[in-house]
Amino acid sequence: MKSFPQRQAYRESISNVIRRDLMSGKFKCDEPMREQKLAARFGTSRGPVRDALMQLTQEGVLEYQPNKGVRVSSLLTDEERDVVVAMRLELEKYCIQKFIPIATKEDFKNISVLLERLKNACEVASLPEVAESDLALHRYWVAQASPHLESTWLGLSVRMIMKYSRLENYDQAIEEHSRIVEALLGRNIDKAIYYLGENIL
Amino acid sequence: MKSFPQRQAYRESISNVIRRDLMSGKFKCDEPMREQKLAARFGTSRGPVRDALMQLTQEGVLEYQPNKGVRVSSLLTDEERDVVVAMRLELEKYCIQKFIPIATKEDFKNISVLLERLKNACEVASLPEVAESDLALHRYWVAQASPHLESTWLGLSVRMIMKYSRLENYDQAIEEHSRIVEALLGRNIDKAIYYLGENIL
DNA sequence: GTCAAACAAATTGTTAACAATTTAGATATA
DNA sequence: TATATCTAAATTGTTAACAATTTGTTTGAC
Repeated sequence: MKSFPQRQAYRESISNVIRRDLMSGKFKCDEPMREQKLAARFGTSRGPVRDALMQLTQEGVLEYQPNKGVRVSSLLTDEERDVVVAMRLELEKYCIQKFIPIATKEDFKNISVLLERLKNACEVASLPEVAESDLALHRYWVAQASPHLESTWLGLSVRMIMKYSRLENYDQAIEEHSRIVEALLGRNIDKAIYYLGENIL
Repeated sequence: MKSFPQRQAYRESISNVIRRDLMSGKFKCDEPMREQKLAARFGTSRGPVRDALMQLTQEGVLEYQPNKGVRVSSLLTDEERDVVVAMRLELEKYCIQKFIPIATKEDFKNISVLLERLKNACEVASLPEVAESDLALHRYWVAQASPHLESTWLGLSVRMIMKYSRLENYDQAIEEHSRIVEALLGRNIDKAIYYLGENIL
């Protein structure tokens, strides 16, 4: 939740917007991302756009070819997705277990807010919003527990969601996350990890 | 092992050099990376340098702060390293298992060459060379089995090596990798995975 | 009509200049 | 001396122009 100066550091906000578009399937697979058009869309020059595209390339959601630019990365195979899921789960379990003992009242408040945001998005049934608030919730404890591994986690999570989003079953999403957060607020590590395992697959 | 046009696409080669420097401990922890100096060193303008720095930031070996540039990322905690090791192992096991059935004679030849390179580096006892050829060897089967996950793998591996490099025991490194490659050439998946598990920790 | 070569347009790669921000140092004041 | 404020230097952020590459189209020979 960092805030940036108004007229600078576009790269973060640009990559966030593009990432959301990608997660909600706004771009077709293998579709080339043109720097000029994106620059016009975001009202900047090509520089910051290139930064954002490179960042997303490193996350794995875009593919780069020298002198040909970047295009939407082809989706993971089912097997690859399984591996990614396992890695993300490994990482996020560690974060949960690390986070619960050190979590403050403030943290619990923030998490409750994020859960509310997710619920609202589910009720409106807006896929981009659901995907984003889902990630934001998980991201919170990852960032708190291990800022070093936050970007690693993000890359895995986004690609996992892009493959096939289980997010379409909104009621289930609310259920699952409510259970996780409940266990979290009760500082019950085992329970939280258990429900996390049910949610991430 | 892609080759790039002579006067373009500096970003890859620059980030490769900086990554090697980082792995061999050439920069102190928290030391700021100045764009100007790097540009001078590589004989380019700041643009490609910024690209390389951002790429390494996304890999997790550098840390970025808006308007303050990037600095060498503080090392992982022991616990975090354990998680990274587990994730890398999960990923690389999958790649080995996927790679062995589809490997060609050509692949075997390339792997043998890479193993030789590693052996030579070990004999010369040059840490940067050892680290690089170690990574190059592993990277080969990762790239062949799952190019989609190559950059994910690279980020994990580099950070794992940076934390504390077991590479100082050169004889052991030769032993371990010889066993892995031997199992690989014999298309023995179980054996290869077993020795891999002994190597990656 | 088909294929190949030459040309033109679109796109990416790089650079240098400028703007904004941060950092360090000098100066003044209590 | 210690502290605060102002100034200058260093550094990062952004932009537009130019270079190099790729891509699409036209032209011409057969």
